[in-house]
Amino acid sequence: MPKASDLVVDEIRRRVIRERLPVGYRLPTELELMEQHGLGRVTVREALRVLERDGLIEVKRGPKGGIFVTKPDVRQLGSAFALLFAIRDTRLGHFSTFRGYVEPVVARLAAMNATDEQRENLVRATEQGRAESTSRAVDFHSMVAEMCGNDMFEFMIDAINVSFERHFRHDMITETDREDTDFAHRRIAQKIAAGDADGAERAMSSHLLAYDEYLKKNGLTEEPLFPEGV
Amino acid sequence: MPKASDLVVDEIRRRVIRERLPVGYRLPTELELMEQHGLGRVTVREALRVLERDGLIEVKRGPKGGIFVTKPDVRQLGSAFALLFAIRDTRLGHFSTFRGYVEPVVARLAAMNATDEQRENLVRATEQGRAESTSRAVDFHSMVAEMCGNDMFEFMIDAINVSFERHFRHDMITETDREDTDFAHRRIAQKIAAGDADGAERAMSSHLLAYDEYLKKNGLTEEPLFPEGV
DNA sequence: GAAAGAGATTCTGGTCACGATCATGTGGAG
DNA sequence: CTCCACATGATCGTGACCAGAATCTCTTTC
Repeated sequence: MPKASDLVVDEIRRRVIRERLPVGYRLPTELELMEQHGLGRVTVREALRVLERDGLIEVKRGPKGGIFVTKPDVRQLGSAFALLFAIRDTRLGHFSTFRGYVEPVVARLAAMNATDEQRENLVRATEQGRAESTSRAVDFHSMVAEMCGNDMFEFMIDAINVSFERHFRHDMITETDREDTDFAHRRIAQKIAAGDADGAERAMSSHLLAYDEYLKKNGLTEEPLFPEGV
Repeated sequence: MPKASDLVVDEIRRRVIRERLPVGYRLPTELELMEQHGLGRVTVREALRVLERDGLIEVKRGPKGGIFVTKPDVRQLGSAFALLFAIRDTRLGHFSTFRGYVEPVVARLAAMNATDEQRENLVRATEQGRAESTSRAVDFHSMVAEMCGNDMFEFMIDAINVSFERHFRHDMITETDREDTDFAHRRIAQKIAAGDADGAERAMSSHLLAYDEYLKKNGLTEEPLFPEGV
């Protein structure tokens, strides 16, 4: 027997998706939902918390407040991954291996499918070089993923980047490393911009191989991604 | 200002992960959690619903009931993906392209890394042939993913298979298709069992290419994965 | 006249007390 | 020994209530 709150969750989620409710759309208030479903406030609120966690709604207080539709982004996916990684004690090595196989393909697809505007943006972003911090490095990979024109690759890369961001604090990053990274990113960006699929794939591959080497050299391969939990 | 229930969610999740609480471990009851956190029942229950949705706990009623730790499996990941697919109207073509690039790598890794026992199991499973229904076909890919020895690939493949299962109803599957699939699976299994990495990769690749062709031939490439929502 | 401040309003955030319901354990009656 | 009734312990769900945040309006004050 499914719980009453689960039914409410399903009902609202289906409504948002089927009716293609736009971001910012105001759903009925708690009170109205209670009346519509003939349920108590607690039940409705449990459902709201779950939907909130799904990133499907946002709840604001005050007059003109209420329950609003939001666009679920990749963060939920990222935390679902992070939870599994934490439970399974997934190692950093698994992470770099995965990227080493997948991201070159993404670069290839990006070189093949990106729009002209995207290519320009990518080149421009990498040329700002100096300003590139860790988060901007992650942005680079996200940009490439977005350019590949395949939702699944895009979600995938973004999601693991979210996990990665939490793990990856400014630990032992030298100035040289940063410069190397910037240089590699620029090179990949140029290949993609030029539509050179093979070149982009190779460039991305060697970039990630370098990261893999770095992990091995510092004995970080067996480091758990989330030793202390999410 | 984070909500009180969110704090409870974090606190319990951290506890489960940090203390490596085993599956089946009984957490404090609602009442005890209320007292421990100095919060009301509604707040605690909101937190429980969210944790339940995460697949981290299970709540049972009755004496000997209570709140129990469970092992989060890949289903949450699957539904997070499904939600994004539904919102973005992701097409079936994206799905098959993704698999076409990723799964051959997984087959390669499986051929390289699987244990002897896993190889035997895989061969045995494929040889039961006839009995293989749709769900067993999915199982095949999951088995291979598990054998590749990389958590990320494993989670990934399993998660998209969960999404796939919902979409893929016994629509237009002929007997011949099934036989072809069984044959391809057997061939892949043998290559993996033999440790032939190149062969396994090629076999998986052509297997998925066949699926891609099938989609194109039937004009299903642009079919949304979840037209009606999750 | 305009800006600042003091309510009034309308929502959600959260507490408390109570009953309903479900699953397990227990004690008899046959 | 089996089966049925009953108590028990936990979650499920309701209803009324107050607190707090955000917006609007109206008044005061300079």
